Amino acid sequence: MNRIPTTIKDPELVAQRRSEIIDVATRLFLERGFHKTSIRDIARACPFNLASLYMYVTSKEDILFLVAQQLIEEKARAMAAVEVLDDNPAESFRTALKSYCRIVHEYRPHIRLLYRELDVLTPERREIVMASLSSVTDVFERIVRKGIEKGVFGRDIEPKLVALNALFLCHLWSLHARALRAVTLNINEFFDMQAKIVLQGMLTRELVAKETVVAAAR
Amino acid sequence: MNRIPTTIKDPELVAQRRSEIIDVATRLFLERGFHKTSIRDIARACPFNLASLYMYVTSKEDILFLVAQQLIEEKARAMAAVEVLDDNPAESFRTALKSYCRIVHEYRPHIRLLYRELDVLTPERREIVMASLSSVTDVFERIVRKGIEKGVFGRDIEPKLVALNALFLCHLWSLHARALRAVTLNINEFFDMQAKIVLQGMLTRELVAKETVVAAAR
Amino acid sequence: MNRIPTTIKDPELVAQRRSEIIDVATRLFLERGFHKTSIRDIARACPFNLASLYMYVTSKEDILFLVAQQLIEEKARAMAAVEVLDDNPAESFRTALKSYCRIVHEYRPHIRLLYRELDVLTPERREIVMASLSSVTDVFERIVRKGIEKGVFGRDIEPKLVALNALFLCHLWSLHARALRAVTLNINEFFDMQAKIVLQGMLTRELVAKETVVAAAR
Amino acid sequence: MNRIPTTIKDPELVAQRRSEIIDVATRLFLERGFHKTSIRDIARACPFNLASLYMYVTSKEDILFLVAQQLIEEKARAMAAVEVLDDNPAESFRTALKSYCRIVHEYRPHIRLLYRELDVLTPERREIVMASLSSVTDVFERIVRKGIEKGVFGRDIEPKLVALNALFLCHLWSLHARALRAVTLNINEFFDMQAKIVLQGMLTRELVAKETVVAAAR
DNA sequence: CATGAATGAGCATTCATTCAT
DNA sequence: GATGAATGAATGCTCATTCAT
Repeated sequence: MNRIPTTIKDPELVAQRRSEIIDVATRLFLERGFHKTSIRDIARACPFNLASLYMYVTSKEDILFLVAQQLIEEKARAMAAVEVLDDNPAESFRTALKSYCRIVHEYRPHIRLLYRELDVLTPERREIVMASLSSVTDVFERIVRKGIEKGVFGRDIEPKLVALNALFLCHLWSLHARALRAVTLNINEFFDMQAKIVLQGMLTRELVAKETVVAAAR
Repeated sequence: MNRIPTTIKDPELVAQRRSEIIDVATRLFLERGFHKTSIRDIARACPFNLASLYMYVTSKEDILFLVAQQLIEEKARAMAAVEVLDDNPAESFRTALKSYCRIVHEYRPHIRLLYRELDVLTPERREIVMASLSSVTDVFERIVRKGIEKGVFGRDIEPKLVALNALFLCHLWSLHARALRAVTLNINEFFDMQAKIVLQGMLTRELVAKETVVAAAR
Repeated sequence: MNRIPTTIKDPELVAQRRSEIIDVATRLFLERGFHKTSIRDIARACPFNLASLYMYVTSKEDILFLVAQQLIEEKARAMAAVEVLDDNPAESFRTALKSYCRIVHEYRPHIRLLYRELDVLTPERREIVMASLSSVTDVFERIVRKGIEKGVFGRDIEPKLVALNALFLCHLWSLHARALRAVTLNINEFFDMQAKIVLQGMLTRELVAKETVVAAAR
Repeated sequence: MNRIPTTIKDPELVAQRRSEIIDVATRLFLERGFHKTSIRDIARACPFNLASLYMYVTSKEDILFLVAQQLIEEKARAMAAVEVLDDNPAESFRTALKSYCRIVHEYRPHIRLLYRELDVLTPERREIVMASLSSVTDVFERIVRKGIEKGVFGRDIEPKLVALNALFLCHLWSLHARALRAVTLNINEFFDMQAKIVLQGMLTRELVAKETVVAAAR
């Protein structure tokens, strides 16, 4: 189910209350995880009571889905705002990667949460969440295809895999934060290194040399 | 705590019982997840009873840690068996990556389980599990350092980051199985593509061209 | 309490709304039983809202009583319409029995409902419902008394008990529908058999023989 | 399900605990009805706690079924002890009826309870309870058939219906106790009247006269 | 060393009813 | 007179853990 049913008539009130629920639940889920957070805990932290909470939500799972939906929407909005230069695939890829790195950085804890609690969702909802990743990988994939067409990226590159790699290497920042702290200090450094590695992995061999110049110029 | 306390004197008995617990718990955790598996479920599938189980373990969390430990040890053993040719960094990296890909493939569900339930563990134990990853990344890191020394890999490559990337891109096979099914058919194909991309991302620019020959020969 | 209090001034409105409540509640109570029907369920099926419902009724029990009252009234009305020939007690009894059998048949589910949920009502209201049965037993009782007077029914017959028996044997059709399905096919057959047995049980011995003729003529 | 599963190994303990549960539950169900009695109420009145209660029972419905089962068994035992003289159908019928009247008298409240709460049981269990009635009606039915064979009861009598009538007229004592109090003082009087009416309703017309003598002799 | 039985604390969810507008 | 929103109090049930034997 994409839409959560409610008996409340005022849509604005629904939106507001659900937003409060999402805020509280996100915080608590992040602190203690989904299973160790009881509905009572959530209600206690809300400005209304447990029975009222159930007027805006039909189950605990609904709340997790609400949290997931918000993350999805915000990520999609952020990603949609990314402008991609059509004529320069390598540069476009860098831009997209940087943007997604920043989004991941901003939503680090939420992403960890979803990785962890995804299986709580019903299969349909799990599917919705997973499918939302394609809003990101699609961006990467399109750029890679264009790059291959233009002869910038190697013909033997599989666009879907590269897109997933890019996505996943960004998630690294969320999932292995501690391990990365031993390596790089901040996202910018992280991004620079990943961008270099990922891009060089894709460029046609002839272009690798030229790219040196571009990189040096930056 | 690394060691789980017990009042049982005979260490062999402890080892044997715990091994049974691990087997049963691993199976059930994989089937239903940690939270949906009750201690009763585990005891029911053991050749001894619930109260006895508590003689070898002090809490449900202990069991998860036991399961994690076994996975860690098995992965470490498998990784330790990988022979790495010291004189050819690129080839060594390929070998190590392939090995780890295979290990990940073999333990796909276990890795998913750990990613998901890691936060159930106490911080110290979580740390132990995370630290165990270095038994893998260390292998990669050493190869990369050697490669940089020998001038095969770029000087601006951060060995720790590349090692983590390698590790993580292998985990991709475990965590995003469904998404990958749309791209590659089996681990071998997956490995080949990842190896190519990761390696090219690291090689010094001069070597990229030469590598073409090597790759073509394969 | 016989009268249910309300703050609404307009008596016609009260009557109309309550009639709607009764219709809806009767349907739902019959479908799911009293306890499995929530006040929300009832309100949802009414053309007005939950809070409004409480303007015409003060509790869920009120609703059950309203439903009971309507059933009582309808049964009383139906029973009142039965014309009883004063000069032939046996025939009068048959007629009354047949009429009540038909009423029971018509209100089968309602009667089951009341038998089941009677204890939900307050003692006073329970009493009112039970007392309403006398509107039926009184009819039978009067006929029996007249029959005894006329020497048609045995002097040792207790009119009140026979009346209750008659009533209850009709209820059999409502309460043990399944068991009866193994015996008789429809109410008419059911009625014929019960009438014969009940009547013969009452007639003076001398009349039993004569009755044979009457029965044969039918 | 006829047998209620339990994790307790000692069958005697199970029997004892369940017996305690049945006693408590019967009392509470009779006082307040099934729905107004909470599992907590039952546990509170037991010498063990709520969680322990669930070791002997898997649901609240189980408890009602346990109560029903006990009633069934006790009624069956009591009915089985009734000796029926094969050679005298009328007298046999009287004996059986008297016995059942006494059983009904003893279990008056339980019978009311079952009439009321039968629908709480699963269809299978409801069926078991209803089927148990045949242990009683079968006794009556057999006697009636024998009586018809012997020419004591009328050929046009339907044995199954008469058996149900007999059963149900006994239940009258349980279900309409209050109404009956206005008529007869005790069960013995009640039984005498019912026996007379029911029997005369069945006898062949020729026998009705003779029966007068028999009755007078008593 | 093993185990059968017990339990305190907790959980998600529901519902009859009320009140401010 | 109507209604949308709110809520206190319960309810059936589960589970990790302990202890007497």
